[in-house]
Amino acid sequence: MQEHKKKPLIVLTGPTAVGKTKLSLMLAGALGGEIISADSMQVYRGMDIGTAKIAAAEMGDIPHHLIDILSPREEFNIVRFQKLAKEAMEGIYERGKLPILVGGTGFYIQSVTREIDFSESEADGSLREELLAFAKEYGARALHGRLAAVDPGAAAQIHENNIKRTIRALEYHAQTGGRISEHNEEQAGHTSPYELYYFVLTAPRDVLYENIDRRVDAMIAAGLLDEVKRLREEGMTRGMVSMQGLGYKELFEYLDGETTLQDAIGKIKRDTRHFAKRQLTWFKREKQVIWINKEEFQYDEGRILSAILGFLPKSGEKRNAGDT
RNA sequence: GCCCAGAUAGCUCAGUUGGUAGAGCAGCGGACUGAAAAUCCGCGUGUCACUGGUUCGAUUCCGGUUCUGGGCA
Repeated sequence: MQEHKKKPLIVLTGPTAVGKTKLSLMLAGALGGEIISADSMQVYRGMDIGTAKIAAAEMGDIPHHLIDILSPREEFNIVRFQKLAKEAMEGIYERGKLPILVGGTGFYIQSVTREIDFSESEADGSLREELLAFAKEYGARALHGRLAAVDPGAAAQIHENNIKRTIRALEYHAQTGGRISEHNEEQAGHTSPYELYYFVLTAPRDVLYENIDRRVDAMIAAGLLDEVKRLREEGMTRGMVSMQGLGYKELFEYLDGETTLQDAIGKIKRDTRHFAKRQLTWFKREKQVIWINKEEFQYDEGRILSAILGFLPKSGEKRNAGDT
């Protein structure tokens, strides 16, 4: 059966500050795996404190992929991620190792686990700018009206205030002549080409929020402000994708004199809480995930690791066809 | 001690010419298929400080009490 051809892929994700990094090291160590970061911000060099990036020294002998691969000037996106992640996985399989996808960007994870097809066309910056300018001049509703004319399905699904998604749908139509709503419907049917073990690490909301507050304070104490100052002096600007990261955009506001430092720190905490909530919403919707609530294991990393290993087939043992 | 102002949602406040109340933020829920740490949508959860009085009816008007600001001693 086709089942036997599926290659194993482990995903370890969860909301920010839940403790993915630490557990990923233990898991990779136990399985002889290699880690692929599924994180939209840790790809950037020089953004270490604010992204809670693992230090090279902490990696030990576990290979990590897709960390520190880009300048913050560059634009990272899901298509680049998918391509690089697939390449990394091929290398890992060739080495006879197990790939472990670790990170909090649910959309990126989905691009791999469901093999979403993004290959139609190239992104076109000038068209996006043009459409954005149109929205600014005539309003979001007018832009949305243009979408309704070419792709009523997409227009019905995308709220008129959501300019980014309206622009993407228009861009898709302009470049392919097709409708993104139809394309999405097609992609939605995809199932995982991998023998997938998708773990979502979580904890009660109040614990998560306390972790976030503590971690933001720790980041500030560790010199996050200096990190952002340095990036700013090196020419990074607020418009860059990288500088829209949590902790960066808020401190830019402070450095530009728009808020006090105290307010900026408060905003980082708040925005990070909101982010954690959005992540949880995403994972709740994903099928086939295995939730690991740390509270049920008394926050004992060893017990959590054992539980995760318990979901995996013992090495050498074949999985039963039809298990999925 | 006296005078003035205030006390309404977790917070900051608005409001009710007397018919038990609403904004922002927080919080909660959701969407998401080339910006995703982005972007967007939805939801009000309340002894209207306490206590008497007037009234068909008081969070609203009147008296008292308590507390919190500010001022004068």
